[in-house]
Formats: sequence, structure tokens, C-alpha cells
Amino acid sequence: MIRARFAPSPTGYLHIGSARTFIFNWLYVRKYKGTMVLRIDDTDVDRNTQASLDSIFDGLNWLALGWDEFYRQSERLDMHRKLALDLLEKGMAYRDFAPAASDLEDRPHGEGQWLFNPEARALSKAESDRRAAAGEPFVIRFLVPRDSPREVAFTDEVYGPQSKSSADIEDFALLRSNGIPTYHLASCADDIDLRITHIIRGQDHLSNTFKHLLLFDAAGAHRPRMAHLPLLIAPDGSKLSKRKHGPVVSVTTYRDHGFLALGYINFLCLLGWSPKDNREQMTLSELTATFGFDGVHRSNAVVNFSEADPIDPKALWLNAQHLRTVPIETLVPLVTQTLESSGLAPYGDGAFFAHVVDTIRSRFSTLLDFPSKGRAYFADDYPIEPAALEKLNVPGAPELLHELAGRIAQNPEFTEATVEAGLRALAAERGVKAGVLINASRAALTGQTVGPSAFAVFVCVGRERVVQRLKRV
RNA sequence: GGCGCUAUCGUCUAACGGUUAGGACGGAGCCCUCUCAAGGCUUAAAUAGGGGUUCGAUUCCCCUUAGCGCUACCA
Repeated sequence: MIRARFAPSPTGYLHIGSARTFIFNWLYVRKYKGTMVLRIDDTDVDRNTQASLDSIFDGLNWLALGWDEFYRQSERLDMHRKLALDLLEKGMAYRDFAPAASDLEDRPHGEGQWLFNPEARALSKAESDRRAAAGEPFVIRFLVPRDSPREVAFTDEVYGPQSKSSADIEDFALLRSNGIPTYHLASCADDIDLRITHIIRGQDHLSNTFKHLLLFDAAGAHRPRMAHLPLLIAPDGSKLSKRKHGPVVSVTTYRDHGFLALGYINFLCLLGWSPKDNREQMTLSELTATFGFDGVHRSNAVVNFSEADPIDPKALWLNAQHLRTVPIETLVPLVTQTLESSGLAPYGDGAFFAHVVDTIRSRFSTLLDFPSKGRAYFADDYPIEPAALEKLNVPGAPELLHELAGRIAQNPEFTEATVEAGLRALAAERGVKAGVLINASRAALTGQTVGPSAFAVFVCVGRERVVQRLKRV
């Protein structure tokens, strides 16, 4: 039974790379009918914020993939501490009474010096106990085997065989002097306790894995399988960061730009993973069925955004593909919601509205296009574009449109076919090219020169409004 | 500095030693057409550099270069 976890820390909003990590975990778990654990890694009390936590849920809820179990590390600190204390007791960890390096420059960079503090390691148990009892602050460090260095090795599901000499691993901290566990301790203790079988996370943790393996071994626990994912980076090759790149890296940016969750998920999956058969647009079940570590890359992928456009063009294209292919009943509520947040509302009954959405979606890319480009279908106060005005200002056009309005009002039938027949007949009678009248109609009905077939537009605008709009030209 | 990871069109990627190095986005052009999309067709665009191994390297090995990660009492 597979158990995987997504473990964000609430120290910034949910960013695009984290979202992809979550998605890959989810896909893998669903594929093998396992359990998805969401765990909030909130051990850094100074940097945790409620806003970050909200942002994580905001993003995750929008993705709507869900999870099976939920935990917060801050509620499990005693269990983490117990592991550190056990290791101390067994002599696999030691107290370091040296004060924390306050800034980067203070950190030892000399030959071999960065690995550990020899004095602290050499401290006798009695002396260590005495100083601790006297109330002197200390940090508990893992005692990395150093006298007889050994190779710490594992096979990463993505990066293959990995190995590092324990001589190159520093005595990392387990428990801070304030009693709060570090990330390494909390993460491993929880992974053990939650019986995590697969750790799927960013490649930035690849080097940390050696430390974690040492911890798993020391605790006498089973090592989970490891799968590291290539990082998502900015066009200039730098790491995605809030400070440097702003909200473009936030998941909610895509939501707020009118993306379908599926479009976004699909796009993210194609960053660092490939189904290898040239498929691009895929449904969630196709992704679930196809996903595997063998298709995951080892090199970082660039999210192609710019200051002018925060959205990767390929993401936009993919979203457009999904926008025109998702089941219409899935799309209708989303469009309704989008219209409502723009102060608009569906026009006509459910079936009519669905027909309109279905007709106009084929040239839209995001949900935001419905209230903007599609405004004329849901409101009477739509703007008339200059190009549309030109179509209306063709000599004789207004009279023809008025006449057309009259005939449509007279005709009991109102379908694409009847409208087309009527319009073409009128054009023929007056010796005008049908195209002129068609284009003028679209301009009058939508204020735009672009859009669906004009006859489809007539039907989507609806008879009443068609007559109104043609007459007021 | 140490350790680790990575390197194919501008971007996402395919090619598990033998291909005219393929697809997609974006760009350019054409077709279709009542407009605009969509769709179809065409086109420009890549194996970081240098050594090996091999009959033959994008592919395997080494070096260089570049990028990234870890090297915190951050995660």
C-alpha cells in the first residue's frame, strides 16, 4: 500500500513548483490506489504565517485534487523530540553548546571545518549532562559516523543510484536550543510515524536525502523509496522566488487569470515529465494512468513567463484546448461563477445558456474571456469597437439592418437556418453582398468584428435582443 | 571552498549506439472562410566545447565550461 505525502511549509504562498510536487504525488498515489497525506511542515515558528497557510489551501482547493489524511507538524513535536532524545541516549547524537552562527560569514568555511564542531563531539557524556543540567542552552546534532566513513547509498526513482561518503556529511542539527525540532528531524520522524512509503519531492532535497537516510537507519526504520523531481526555474535560470519574481510564481495567479484547474495541472505535468508519445493535452485520468518516474526528467524546467506576461504561452494554449473540450456541464458552473464575479449573469434558461457557452468557448482561452470578450452575450452595455463601427457605417447598412430586424420580428421561426435564409434573401433583393450584411450584423449584435459564425451569433443573442440591437443602429 | 545534480530548437520535450535529430508552444507564410479563432499544410530554429570508446555517437566514459542544489539552531 503506497503512502505519499505533500509537505509544504507555510512560509510563503503555494508556488508553482510546490503545486507540481503535489500533483505528481497525487498522480502516483491515485495510480496505485494509495493514500495521499497532506502534512503542514510548520516547525519554523518564526517564519510561519497564517497568510501562507491560507494561500496553500487556496491553491490546493482550486486544484481540487484532494487528499486523504491531514497533519500538522506543530501538533507532533513531542514525538519528534522523543526521537532526538532516543538518539542522544543511544549515543547516536550529541549536544553542541556552541552558539548558533548569527550570520553567514560566521559559518566555518575552512578545510573540513564546516562538517562538525570537534570540541562538542569530544565532550564526555558526564560533562555534557552536567552542562545541560546547569541550564546551558544546546542544540542536539546527529553524530555522523566519521572514524570509519562509510558510503551512504540509495537508488533514486528518478536520478538513479546515488552515493555519498559519510565523511562529506555534516553533523546536522536535530533539535534547536529552543526545543523545536529542525526540518530534518521532524520530517523523518513524521515520515516514519506516518509510514510514508514514497517520498516524492523537489531535487533541492537530493543532497539532504543522505542525512535523512542516516536518520531512518538510526531510528531502525524502513527507508522509504525516494523520487526527486527536477526544479522549476525562471527564464533567467534562477530559482523561482517570491521576492524576485512576485506573484507570477503563485498558483492563484493562474486561477485569477481564468485558468481551468485541469489546464493548469496538465501544463505543470508537462514540466519535467513527458508521456513520451507526443501527447500534450490529457485528462486527469489519462495523466493518472500514464504518470511514472521513468518519464520524469533530471534537468530543471523553465517556466516561461515575463514581466509583460506572467502566463507561460504554452499554458495558455493548453488551457484553451481544455476550455473547448471539457464537458459542457463541467464548464457551465465555472462560467456562471466567473460572470457573477464580474457583475454579470447567465442569460436565458439553462439549456440556452449552455448553448451560448458551447458556441463561444471555441475562440476563448480562459474563463475571463466570457465576461470580457463575451460580454455582449450577457449584457446590453457592451462596447462597440472602432472596427465594428466601420462595418456599421457602410452606406445603406443601418437601413438594411432595420429591415432585417423587422423581418426577424415577423418570422415565427428563429433558427440559424431561417435567419440565414432571411438575411441572404434580403441581400439578394437589395443587390448587396451577403458578406456586408453578415459582418454588419455581427458588429451590431456584439460590437465586435470577430466571433462565431454570424448566424450562430443571432441565435446566441436571442431573438428579442437581436431585434432591439439591430433597430438601434 | 567542499559535496551533489544537470546540459537537444527561444521555451516544453522525443529519439533507451545507426533517424533527413521527431512533436508541441511561440514566430513566419499559405489554405479554408461571413469575421476571428479553430483546423489543415509549409517554413525558420537545437545535440555547450574538447578529448576518448566504437565500424558508427545526441546517446557510453573523461576533462572543460555553464547552470542549479546542499553546505543554517530555513525548509
